[in-house]
Amino acid sequence: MCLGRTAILDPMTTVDHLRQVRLGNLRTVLLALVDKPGSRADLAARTGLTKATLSNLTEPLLANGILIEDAATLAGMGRPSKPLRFHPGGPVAVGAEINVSHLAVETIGLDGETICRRLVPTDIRNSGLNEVLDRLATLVREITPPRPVLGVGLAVPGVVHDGVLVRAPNLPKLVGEPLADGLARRLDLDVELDNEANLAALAHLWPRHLAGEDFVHVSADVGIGAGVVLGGEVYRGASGFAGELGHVVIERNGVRCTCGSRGCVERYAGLDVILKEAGRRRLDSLAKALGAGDPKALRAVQAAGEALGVGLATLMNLFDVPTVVLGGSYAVLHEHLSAAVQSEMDTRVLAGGERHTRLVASPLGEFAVVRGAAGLITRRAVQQPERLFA
Amino acid sequence: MCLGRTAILDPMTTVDHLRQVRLGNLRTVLLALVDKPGSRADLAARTGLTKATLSNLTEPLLANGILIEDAATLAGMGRPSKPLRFHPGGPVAVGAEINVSHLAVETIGLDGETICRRLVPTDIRNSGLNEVLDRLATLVREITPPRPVLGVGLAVPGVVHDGVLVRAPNLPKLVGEPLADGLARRLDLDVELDNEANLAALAHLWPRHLAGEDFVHVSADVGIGAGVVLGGEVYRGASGFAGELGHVVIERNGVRCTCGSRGCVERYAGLDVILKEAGRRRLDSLAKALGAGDPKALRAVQAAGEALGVGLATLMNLFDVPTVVLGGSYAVLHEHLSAAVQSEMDTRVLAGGERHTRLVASPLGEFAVVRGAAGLITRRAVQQPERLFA
DNA sequence: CTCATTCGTTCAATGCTTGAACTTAGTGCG
DNA sequence: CGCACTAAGTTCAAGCATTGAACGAATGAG
Repeated sequence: MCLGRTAILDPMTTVDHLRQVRLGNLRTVLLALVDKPGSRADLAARTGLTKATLSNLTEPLLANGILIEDAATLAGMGRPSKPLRFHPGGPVAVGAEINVSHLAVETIGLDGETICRRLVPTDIRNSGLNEVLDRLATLVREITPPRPVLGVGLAVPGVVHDGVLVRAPNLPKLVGEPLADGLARRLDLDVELDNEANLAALAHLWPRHLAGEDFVHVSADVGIGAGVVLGGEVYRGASGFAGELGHVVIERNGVRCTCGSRGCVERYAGLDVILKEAGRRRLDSLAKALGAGDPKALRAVQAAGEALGVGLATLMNLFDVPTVVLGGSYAVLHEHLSAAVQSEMDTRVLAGGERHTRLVASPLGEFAVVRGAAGLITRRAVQQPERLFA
Repeated sequence: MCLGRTAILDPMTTVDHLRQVRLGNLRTVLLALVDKPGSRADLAARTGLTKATLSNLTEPLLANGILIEDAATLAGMGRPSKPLRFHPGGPVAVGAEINVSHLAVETIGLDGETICRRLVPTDIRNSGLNEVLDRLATLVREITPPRPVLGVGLAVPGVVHDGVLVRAPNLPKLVGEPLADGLARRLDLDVELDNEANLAALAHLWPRHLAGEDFVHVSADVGIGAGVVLGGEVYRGASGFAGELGHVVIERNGVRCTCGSRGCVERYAGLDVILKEAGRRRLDSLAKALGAGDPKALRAVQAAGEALGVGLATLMNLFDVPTVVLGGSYAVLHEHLSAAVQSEMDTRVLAGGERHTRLVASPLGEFAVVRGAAGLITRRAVQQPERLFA
């Protein structure tokens, strides 16, 4: 048992600190602009900075083609204001996703608007590393506009730590492989690897915050993944294993799981389990059956909802976040799933004070993950504005 | 579903920021001093600040009686250094604990050294608010030395949110009562209320960090509480309900729990359950039986360890912290408990990369909670050094 | 044309750390 | 005893991003 020393914060010189002040204010201004465009005077009012500072801060952003000054707007009395917004020819970010059954890509601008997107259904389980990366690189090239590129966010269905895929039950071939480096070399761009559940959660947080505060985003493909957002940041844990809701135990002597444990939520509420119980092969077929009132399908979804609710209740009793967002396949099924989930949560989540737990469905659809992947890049650019001047 | 706006950071004036720089450096210096005493030159080397800044920063701390300059030490060549350390007559912090079966108090200095402590076994379940607070206030007065008092940390066995006890299954009479205010008025001191599990965890983090990084501290009395430490801070969640390990479900159709759920860890690994299964009434009797190899006691502890291990595995799969600290009664039992806990964790915690999970026993004993309560106050004083000049 | 109004720019003042130069207070050696 | 050497602690001008007030610019109302 090591008696470690209390961590000592790095001190900084005053000059460094003043630079940090500037970068922090730059971030504040960019955040305000992500929210919506505005003139210098408007931004000054919204950020609490002075007009003088705003002129000063926006000058290099305009000079470097990050922002653009619109024509003066004639609105009432006084000198007309010239709104600033992100330059339509300014930098973009790329999101890419490698998944079991598809590849997807999307480009977005700093304002978060989608520029171009593609989703290609493919079973890549038999493809090798190079084939996958080649195809993905081609897709990225196809959708990348002739504008500066800030970088690529790459989503994979598995646990990522220190830029390496360390666990991926459904894509075992890719574990430990140089995914980010491989794509980076092909595209000559910075590539950041992350888990798809984390990125789907991020998509609900940036550039617009869906929930307003902490939340968990839950989605299901073969496995179940939860992205936990705490204090405006995706919580990843010490080794990237945080939020593995799929392996929360709900019956300690229950069904064996591939992970070695028993009674994992995944074995009761995973998409494959739901489909099998419902006697369907694909999600859209299941959705149709549910719409038609098929009892077998309804029973399967209800059973999954109950199991998921138990797991989520446990998660809520540990993380105490106020909101759960159902995403991915769960969002598609939420109409027939929510009641069971909510019911289990209501009986099992500890209550007290004015605590409330909301359950909502994601509005983002199948592009949530790639949007989050691209958002990872634009978000970093805004949070570290020095990157914009590289 | 509200589409909230992205949070905008408060900007600050440069002057404000320069003040923050000073306070931040003051914090850095105080943290270094909590680690161990040292001369200005030594502190400069350890903090990375210059000797000039150190002279400047320590001057008011010396003038205000926070620090004291020892006699020069003659160590080798050059001008002898004069070590600085916390003034032995300087400010103190008080920790107090209201629990089902005892009241406890402790005073510590800014260096974290215990000045005085008391633990009084009492069943307070039948006592009213005023009686409890009166007795506690008397105890605090008895152990408070004639030195400036920074404040009081008050620990209670229940969920605390916004300074109010919002849930306490074992002390229902005190829920919603003005505990902090009541004690504050009696002592004419600031009182900060918090959950005992959080404070026990804090005691392992401050002033000396037991684990060196993120960890969970688990303890059991009637209920089971976990204090989760993330990034050097106790994680409390949106409503103070974070870390309710006792109500993690391990058998969804298991034993009914007082919380309304079924199969909560608490129903299998709570201290009351262990004692009952072992046929004992008190912890020390159980410990003795275990030492003597009593099979019934051993079985009871092993069963509890298995249940706890399942719950902890779930926690680890959600929080991904590298270390679990067994505290309170579990620390007493750990010799006979750890194997079962570790075994369940080994099979159920997702592994990958170089992930490691450590299970250690707390060395702090029965004063962990009050030490944490007092530490809450000294920690705040160090983190917000402006409080020291009030 | 003049006044009112709002937008955007210019500029001196502010305050904390730095690093170099300096003072202080010891040791070691002839 | 005195002089060189070493390290601790102190003094002081320089540096930088924001501020707020004053100023210039651009329009509508009368």
